[in-house]
Amino acid sequence: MLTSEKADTRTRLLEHARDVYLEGGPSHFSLREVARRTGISAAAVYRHFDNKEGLLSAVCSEGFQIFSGYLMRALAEPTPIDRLRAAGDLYRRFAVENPRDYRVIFMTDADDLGVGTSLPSTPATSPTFQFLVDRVRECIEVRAIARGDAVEIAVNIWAHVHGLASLRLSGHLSSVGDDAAFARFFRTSTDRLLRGLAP
Amino acid sequence: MLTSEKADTRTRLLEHARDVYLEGGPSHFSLREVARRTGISAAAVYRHFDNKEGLLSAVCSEGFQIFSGYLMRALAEPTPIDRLRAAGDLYRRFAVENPRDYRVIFMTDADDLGVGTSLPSTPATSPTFQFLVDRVRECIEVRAIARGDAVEIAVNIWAHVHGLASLRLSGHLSSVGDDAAFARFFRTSTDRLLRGLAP
DNA sequence: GTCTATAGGTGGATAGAC
DNA sequence: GTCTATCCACCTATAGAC
Repeated sequence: MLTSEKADTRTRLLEHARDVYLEGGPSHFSLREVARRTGISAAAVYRHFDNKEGLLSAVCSEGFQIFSGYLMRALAEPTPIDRLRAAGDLYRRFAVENPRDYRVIFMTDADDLGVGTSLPSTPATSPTFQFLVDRVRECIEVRAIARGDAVEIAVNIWAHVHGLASLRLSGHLSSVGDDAAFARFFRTSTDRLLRGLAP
Repeated sequence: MLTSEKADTRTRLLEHARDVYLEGGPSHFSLREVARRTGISAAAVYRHFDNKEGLLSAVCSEGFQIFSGYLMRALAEPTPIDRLRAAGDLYRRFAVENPRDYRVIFMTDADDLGVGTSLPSTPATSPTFQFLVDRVRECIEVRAIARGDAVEIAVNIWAHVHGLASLRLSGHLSSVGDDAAFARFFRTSTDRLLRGLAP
């Protein structure tokens, strides 16, 4: 019910806009290109969105939804520490499998993302980040990791996995090897951090 | 001897180009703006550089020099683990005190940085990264951290501090507080990782 | 809702005079 | 070396006809 089968112009506009955005990033995003692909004139876009920013912010929300979808799958695991580990792994998978979405969400200025728009604010205050905090909290409760400020530890973990993911996407970790090798390295790396977080 | 006192046009061009680049990033970098600030016509720029890319790549090398300057100061510390810790702290300081340089070096696509230019390739293969590897290696030698592949551990540490720095610069860690608070958080965070790396 | 036409702006790069 | 003049491409946004 979220999207109807027969796509109206607004929906198609949104789809192509997402393509354009994810292909070239914020700087190469243009109304004209979106209009071209959608098959309407650039002027017609203004019947559906206020301006460039309006269309842009609508696009950004989408990647965030996809990201949430990845993380939530961690709940399938049986124990708190398994769920935390799975969340880390799914974070990596989202980054590798949706590199452009990842860039949009995490590698763009928080300011550029949504200035007064309807965006889910910054990741740090989103329900998705709260999800990570919850995973940390339950790990603390069962003594899987040392007592401490769950939010601070969550930020700590987030920064670590983001560092790995963003360096990878920037091409700075090409020396690690292919995606499978990166997956192994990612696991080793996060395990080292978890070791530091252990009681 | 590296730069003469009386700046020739090429040098002034380079200085203003650096300003423009660091203010707006790669996407807002324009020859015309650089020429405007330097006080010459846009066309004249082509007497000094082949094209936009030529000027751009010349600019990028500079920030890297500054970065190296920061890290090297870690050598003043007495022990390997102190030097490693200091390197981490100086990494943070470089990022906070030269945010735009940091973005250029570490938050830009490796491809966009220098395609066939005279750039020091990617950070991962640079002498500066080798510096970190050396710090790790000497820590392993004195058993300050557990035995292991020094390069892999160095990448691990790099990703961690980069994650913290880049999230900070993107505005995603504003909840942490001011720069002093971030410095404390940074230290706590890296100490946790070092704990995980301990023998 | 969509179009064409248009206004007014950015930019990169070149030609040719001086 | 530097200039002006120019060309061409791209863009956002609006006005008004249909």
